[in-house]
Amino acid sequence: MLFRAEWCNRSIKMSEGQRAMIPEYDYAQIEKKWQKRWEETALYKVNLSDVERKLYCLVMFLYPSGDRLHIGHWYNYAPTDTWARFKRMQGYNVFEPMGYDAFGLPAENYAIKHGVHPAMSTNQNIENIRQQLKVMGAMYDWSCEIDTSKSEYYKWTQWLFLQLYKNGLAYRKKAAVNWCPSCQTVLANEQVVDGACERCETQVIQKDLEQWFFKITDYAEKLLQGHATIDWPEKTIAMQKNWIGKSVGALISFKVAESADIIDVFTTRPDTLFGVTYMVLAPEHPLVDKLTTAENRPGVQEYILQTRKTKEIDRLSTERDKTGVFTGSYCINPVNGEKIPIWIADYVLATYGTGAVMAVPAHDQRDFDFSIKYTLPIRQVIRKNGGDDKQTLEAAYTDAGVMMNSAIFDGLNSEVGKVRIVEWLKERKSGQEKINYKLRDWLISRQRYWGAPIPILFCEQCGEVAVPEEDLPVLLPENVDFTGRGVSPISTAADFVQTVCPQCGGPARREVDTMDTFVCSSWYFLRYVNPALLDKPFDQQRVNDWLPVDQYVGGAEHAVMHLLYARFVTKVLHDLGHIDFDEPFKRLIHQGIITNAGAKMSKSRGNVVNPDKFIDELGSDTFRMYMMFMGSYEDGGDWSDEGITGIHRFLKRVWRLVWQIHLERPTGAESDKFARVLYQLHYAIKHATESLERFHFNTAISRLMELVNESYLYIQDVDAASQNARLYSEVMPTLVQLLAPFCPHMAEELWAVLEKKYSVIDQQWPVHDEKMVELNTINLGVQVNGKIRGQIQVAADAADAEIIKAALAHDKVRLYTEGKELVKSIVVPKKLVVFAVK
RNA sequence: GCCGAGGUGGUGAAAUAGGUAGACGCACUGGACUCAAAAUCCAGCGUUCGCAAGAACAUGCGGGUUCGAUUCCCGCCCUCGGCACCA
Repeated sequence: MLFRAEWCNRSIKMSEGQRAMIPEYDYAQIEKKWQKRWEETALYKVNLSDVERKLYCLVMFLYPSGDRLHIGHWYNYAPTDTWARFKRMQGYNVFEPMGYDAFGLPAENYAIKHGVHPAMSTNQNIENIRQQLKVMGAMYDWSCEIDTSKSEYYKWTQWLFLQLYKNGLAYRKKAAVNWCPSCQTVLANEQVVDGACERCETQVIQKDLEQWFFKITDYAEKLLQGHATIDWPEKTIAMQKNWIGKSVGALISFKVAESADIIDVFTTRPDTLFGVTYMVLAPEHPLVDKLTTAENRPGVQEYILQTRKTKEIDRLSTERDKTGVFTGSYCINPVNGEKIPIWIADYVLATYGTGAVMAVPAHDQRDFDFSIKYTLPIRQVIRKNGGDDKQTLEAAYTDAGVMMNSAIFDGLNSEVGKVRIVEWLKERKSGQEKINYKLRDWLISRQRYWGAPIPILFCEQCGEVAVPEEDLPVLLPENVDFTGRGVSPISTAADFVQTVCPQCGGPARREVDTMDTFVCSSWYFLRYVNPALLDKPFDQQRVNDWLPVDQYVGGAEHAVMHLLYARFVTKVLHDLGHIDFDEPFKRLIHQGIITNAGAKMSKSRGNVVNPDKFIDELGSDTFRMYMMFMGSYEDGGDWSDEGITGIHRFLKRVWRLVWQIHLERPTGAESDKFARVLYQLHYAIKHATESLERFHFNTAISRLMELVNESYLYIQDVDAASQNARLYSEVMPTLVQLLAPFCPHMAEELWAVLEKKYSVIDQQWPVHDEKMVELNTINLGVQVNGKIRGQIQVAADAADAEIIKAALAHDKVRLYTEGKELVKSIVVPKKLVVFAVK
């Protein structure tokens, strides 16, 4: 403590002349200079044929809806680039590409409004964005850039469509689909959020349309199983699981009374079959019309009309009262021959299971509510283990238990009963096991212009015909009318629509819808490793060498869209023999969201933080580093104008430190105080490395700050003549290397200041010496009955008995232990000594 | 309602996950340098009581396990994401 007080009176020991020689930290000039040099020397060009120690680090590519990078882009890209740089310094051949998901609505809407062709505005945006990305200083290999709106790319998106089509995984059907009245197009289920369009928040309506689907449901099970093989955030996997919505149960057939018709129902509770007291069909169920008796017809028709209306207005509210109406018909419970009424109700979904449900009011809350409302019978068939069977139910009992009122199955555990009843039904051909999924097929048609045309045509003779692969790409016509009126704009390009059938040579017309842009992004990671390939979408060998992606980083909002689609497409290509792997992204991390004043940034709120301003005023090194320092990467955080000055200050502090030591080079051999610097150096290497590995950038930076702080104390405490020479030869170069992933421009400059060979990124990442982070003497806290009462200093290798003895000798500890019975004494290695007394 | 994540100083946040809570920043306070300011360097800084030594209280709230809990268990309260009548 004494010598600290001395320091207060000392400023940095330098002559005025030397001080004047430390140049200003001119970030603008430095950043520009090194960006130019990196480009000239092709420093970030990756040799893709070298696959030994390959590492594919990928960020979700860019959607160029505007011409500037926003803070979310920076937060995704800059820290990931830091991680990639770190890995490169660790000796990996890191491939870090960037590209553009360039098709999509904003460009088209812009065209409708301003009359600028989407290709023009998109190219312009990409042009600007590319410059900005270069300012960020990321080590993208620009020779591998891709643009999904270029025919060289979408030719292969169309190829992908054809592979799915040929294998029965792409099909067309008429269905009630989600329609966004504002975007004037259909949407996939995944793109509907709370009943509204994911993009523009307009309420989505249902429309019956003939549309293209990808059969993702065929892959439901594989998509679930693959989760076990990937290192992804738990919550993302949970979201996908939930979205796929697997449930195991049975399909049970009920004969319609006095008819040959059969109603199949899906249930997860075959054990409650004896408790069925009525049957419910969705209003859209195909048998509804047939089952409705003459006297019930007016009521049923009225009900169907009404549900259609409510569904569009208010289908969101789950707390809505359940409604329904009796059809007049009955069906027979296969297990006991009981005749039960058939109702229709809109709490039954037409699109899930069979669109019909066996109602067990005693053991399903929805059926319970419904039966109370319409005074339908409630029959308990499961009771709680050890429970009394004469209770009246006040709510449905939905747990497992013991079967009752179930004839020969009485007394069975309901879990066993599930299996037995299905066996019983199977023998009589009225039921079987069944697994259902909530997942629906992926609707990929879009009635918009700016997308990849679907490579299908309709021939008067042959019907639906796939465009032969050798005729790809089906080029997007350039001259179209952007009506924005719900018809596919390319239908206005007559010479596009009218074509010739490749099979019979007769007249045919082309499909005028384009593909969902999520199709473009479902395979782009395969294209990056061979972006210029002309005759194939990808080179099989190259792709198998480089994929799966080792580290993928992007927003959590894509959990059930892009991330599910990409997995699906990968699995399909795997099954078709195009690739060896069946998961695209081995390890995934989601960056958090940067808010401003506690709210999500948005133009409408007017709280958008503009990165450009900070890059002008403080430099991109400061900006990117602050993004990493502000909080934990996966949590994101709230923007602060004040916080960023702390990082800028730190960078200037590093700048002056390195320069000063460079100018007044230590040549001495002082070792006592230098030991602390060395300790801090190795401590920083160790912990920064561990933190970086896990994307914990904030704590990694903290360790570097500690090292800088310790170095400052040293050069002030020890006069220049005796300062240890290793400060210059070892500590400063290592510090610069540790900084290189975070602030690549400044590190490159300081590396040059230290007269080291270009480039710092090609240096081996420092490795700590474990001996250096072990202290000879350590401080232990001494706890008596859970409270810290003192500190002792002991040799690091002291025996427990010795430590306890020293601890008991401590004045304060004696105060609390003397005269009392010592019940327990524990030594927690390198941490503390614990006493329990009575 | 269900599934996830979280609640820590004035403030952004740490804590290798049972072991000395608050590392590292920001803000603030004091000192050095300066004619002065800025910049820079050094130091202090959870709350309450105390001149101090120290003591008590502190990780959303209430219980529990333990010598010891931000960390584990039980019950609540908030905040943020996701799902939403899925039989």
